[in-house]
Amino acid sequence: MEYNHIEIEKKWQRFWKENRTYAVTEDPSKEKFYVLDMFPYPSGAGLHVGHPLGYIASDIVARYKRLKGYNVLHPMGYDSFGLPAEQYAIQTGQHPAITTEQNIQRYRTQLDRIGFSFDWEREVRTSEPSYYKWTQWIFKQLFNSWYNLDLDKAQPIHSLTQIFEKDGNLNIQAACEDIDTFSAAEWNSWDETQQEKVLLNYRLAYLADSWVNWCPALGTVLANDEVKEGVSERGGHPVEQKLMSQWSLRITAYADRLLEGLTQVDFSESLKEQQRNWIGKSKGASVRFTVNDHPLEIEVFTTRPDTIFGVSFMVLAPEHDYVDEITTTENVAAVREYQKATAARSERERQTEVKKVTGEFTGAFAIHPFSGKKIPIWISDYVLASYGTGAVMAVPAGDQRDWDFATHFNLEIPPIFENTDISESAYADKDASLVNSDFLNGLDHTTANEAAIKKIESNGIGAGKINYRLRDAIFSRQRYWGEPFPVYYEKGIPKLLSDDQWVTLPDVDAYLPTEEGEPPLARANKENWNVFQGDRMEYNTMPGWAGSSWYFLRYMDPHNQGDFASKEKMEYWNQVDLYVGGAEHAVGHLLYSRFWTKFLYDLGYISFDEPFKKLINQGMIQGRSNFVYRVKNSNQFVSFGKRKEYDTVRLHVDINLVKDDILDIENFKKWRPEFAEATFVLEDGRYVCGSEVEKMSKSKFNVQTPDLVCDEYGADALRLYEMFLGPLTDSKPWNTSGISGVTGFLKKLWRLFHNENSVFISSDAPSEDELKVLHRTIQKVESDILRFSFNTVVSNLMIAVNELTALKCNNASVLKDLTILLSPYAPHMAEELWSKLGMEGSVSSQSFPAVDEQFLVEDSFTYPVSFNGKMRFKIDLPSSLSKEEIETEVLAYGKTSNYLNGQDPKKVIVVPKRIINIVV
RNA sequence: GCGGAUGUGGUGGAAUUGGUAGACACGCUAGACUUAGGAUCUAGUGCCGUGAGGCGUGGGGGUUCGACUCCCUUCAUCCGCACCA
Repeated sequence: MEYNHIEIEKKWQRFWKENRTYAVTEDPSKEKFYVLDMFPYPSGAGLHVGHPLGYIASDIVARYKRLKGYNVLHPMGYDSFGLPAEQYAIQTGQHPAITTEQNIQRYRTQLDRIGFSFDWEREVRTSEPSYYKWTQWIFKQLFNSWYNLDLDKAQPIHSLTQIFEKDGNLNIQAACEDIDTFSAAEWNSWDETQQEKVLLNYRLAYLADSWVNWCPALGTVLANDEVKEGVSERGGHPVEQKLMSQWSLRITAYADRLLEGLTQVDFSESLKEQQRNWIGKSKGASVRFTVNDHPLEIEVFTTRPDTIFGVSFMVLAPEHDYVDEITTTENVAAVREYQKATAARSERERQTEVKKVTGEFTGAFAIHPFSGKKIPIWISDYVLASYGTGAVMAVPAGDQRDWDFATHFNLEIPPIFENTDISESAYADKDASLVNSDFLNGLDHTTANEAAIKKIESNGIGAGKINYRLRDAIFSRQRYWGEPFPVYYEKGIPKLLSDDQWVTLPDVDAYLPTEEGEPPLARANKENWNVFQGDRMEYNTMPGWAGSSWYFLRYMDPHNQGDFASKEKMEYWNQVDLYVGGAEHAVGHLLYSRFWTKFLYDLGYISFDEPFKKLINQGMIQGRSNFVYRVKNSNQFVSFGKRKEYDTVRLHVDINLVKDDILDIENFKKWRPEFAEATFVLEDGRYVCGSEVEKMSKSKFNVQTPDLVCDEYGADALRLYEMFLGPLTDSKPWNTSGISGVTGFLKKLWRLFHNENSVFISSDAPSEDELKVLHRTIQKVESDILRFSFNTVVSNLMIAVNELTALKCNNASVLKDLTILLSPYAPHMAEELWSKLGMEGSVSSQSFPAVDEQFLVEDSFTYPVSFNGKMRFKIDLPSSLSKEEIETEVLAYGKTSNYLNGQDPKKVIVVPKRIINIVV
């Protein structure tokens, strides 16, 4: 009987839908398991075969866990706000919601064909008002909170104002902007506007003028993680620094907890390392240097307070506030010039010209806090305004950049390390003891560091300090297609809407900025807003990562109208047990959702402070591109082997026009009008294309869609093949020719249940051999799933089918268990076979078969016999033999003497059930 | 420059704690069958060699009875960060 994947897959997909097979509800009597995929942005291009890789793996785990009796939450949804739909809207005038809806429909069709066990009744879309209402609600909570460093947690803002009313801010330890102290009397004397301004410095969501990454091409600001190598991650447009009034989230308050939390979660080492680097914690001290003839103090941050006697100059960032004040008249022209030049350079130029040493002397001097020496103050763009205090104490003996600067400008390089050579470069290692360093002389790095900090503190010129690279996250985007803020303005002061009010995206006449450069929402008239208060509404929208920072919670209770999710349901489903997704979200999405989780935990809404217990990054599936070679300035194409005889240009060719690297010339001519008259230089009568493995993308014409694979081979084959390709976490090229291996396996499996015309299953008792195959397979399949080794599970299923075929097994009880083993991987065929076995209902509601150990023991073992570690022959021995008996048997064996050459063996190593090694 | 990961047949890959390197597939070779198919089955397939045998997990060295696996060193590729004081 033929195996017809089209019919079978349609049939069971309909069955699952009609029977709500994968719908799940909270059930306290069952242990829960939460398997989550990173939800996709529904792009216009649809899914290619790389996208489902992670979904298939997580689906297998979800199905396996169900068979093991867990109550499994396995939802899917869409991260449906985003730039592409908006860009399309700008070009065509079509509302992005329409484009988004169409794309979602396409995604859904594609996903449904692959046979996932998602509970679609829990679908969420970040662009749905019923969803982003709660994103706004979380923003309100952030706005209404401050971070109490004494308790190391976020607290409602009213607890702060109560303290202000009683004591001012004198005793407050808060994560906030640099702010002058004020008394209770002062606080109480201020009007509301003044109080609000002060409070903004404490709120976890705050409006402030900040230096932002402005991308003119996209017309919006970008967060640091959205900028790669000085250009925008999306589109690769230039990015410049601009001072703008923006909403920010005070993620820096959580820097240490985000770092600490990494020890609690099971993420890959490289991912944790990326987050650690991003947070960039460094320990050191802040020290204040007084400026000669000025009432100013310059604060610096250093990780090497032990090297303070090596300071021979100071460097400020060109943007530093004090530069204008301290620069002397003789130097002011050159300094201005330098500042201008720095400002004109883009972020990218600054990054690429790292090696060039530039700077200007301000003419001013600082006073060394211990030696009292006058040290010159310079400016240079190697000091970043955005890190630390924007100023450094330069220690050329110990820091290469300072050394380069000193050497370039002929500044002093005082030696402070014993027995080190600093004539060629700085000595940055921490293993030398100090000299020329007053009270630090003779001390090693660690001791000196402590001593220096102590002295700095006792002299009142600074303190030990921890610094972070992490910046607060800019939370405004000057775009249309994102969450609007629940904020209005009154006299320039931002105010929250009341608890029961929230904003829906207003209609606008165009999705572009206004002529005054205001964001698109500024185009909305008063009547376009569902809520309008104060002088105006907030025109910015939230960034793409807002909705994705908490979506895993909404899945737990997606239809809740009165709450972002009910406390009981969140308590039941709790953390995500397994999260599968791409590594590109390492520092963006994952850091933000960890931050929001900790925040919601602080306010008592949830009982866990890490969202994802375990995370797996699936590898990328690369495409295999094909190329044709066109002779320059002609319409002649040369076959791969002869291309070097001509001056050619390599062009991507659609892989659908190529089979086994041979070009379909007729269809190639029809592909594009300019190729209609093309001529070809062939080899062996054929046109051979070149090939290369590269990223799958439309522009490279190498995209493989899952739809096509499902049409030709079926969803089960697609699922099996994606897993069979290799370890989940590895990147690997997609190669369609290998898929015949898994279809062969499915057909072979099908034949176990059928003869030529019909189902052919025996109800006899299974044989010992059949049971051995079965139980060995159960054991292998289960242990491999548990270590996420999905490719070897497929191999083991293949081995089982090969062996059962050899045994001519058509035994119902063996095949029943085999079908359950198969069902997470090839659910459609498993359902079909399950019903052919005469069983009722869905195979997914069965129990995973248990291993019976008695079928795993073998009564004999084939020992490989090695001489000096080289395997020479094998010998079959009963498993029951002791080491000594095995040794006797082997030495008495005929072949052994051949390899001994008459010598006595020096030593015989016997590892039972492993190996015998004879040392000669 | 710093950090992380990875190097195994013609190809994708396997080898759970150091114990038969190359499972399972693709591809290839030869054959069988045939209602000619992208079907099925049989045998073979790491490299060199007719053979016995030798060599083999990027290279070099080491530990061990025994190393893809552990240690040192070196090279290559990919990814991330990059003037972070």
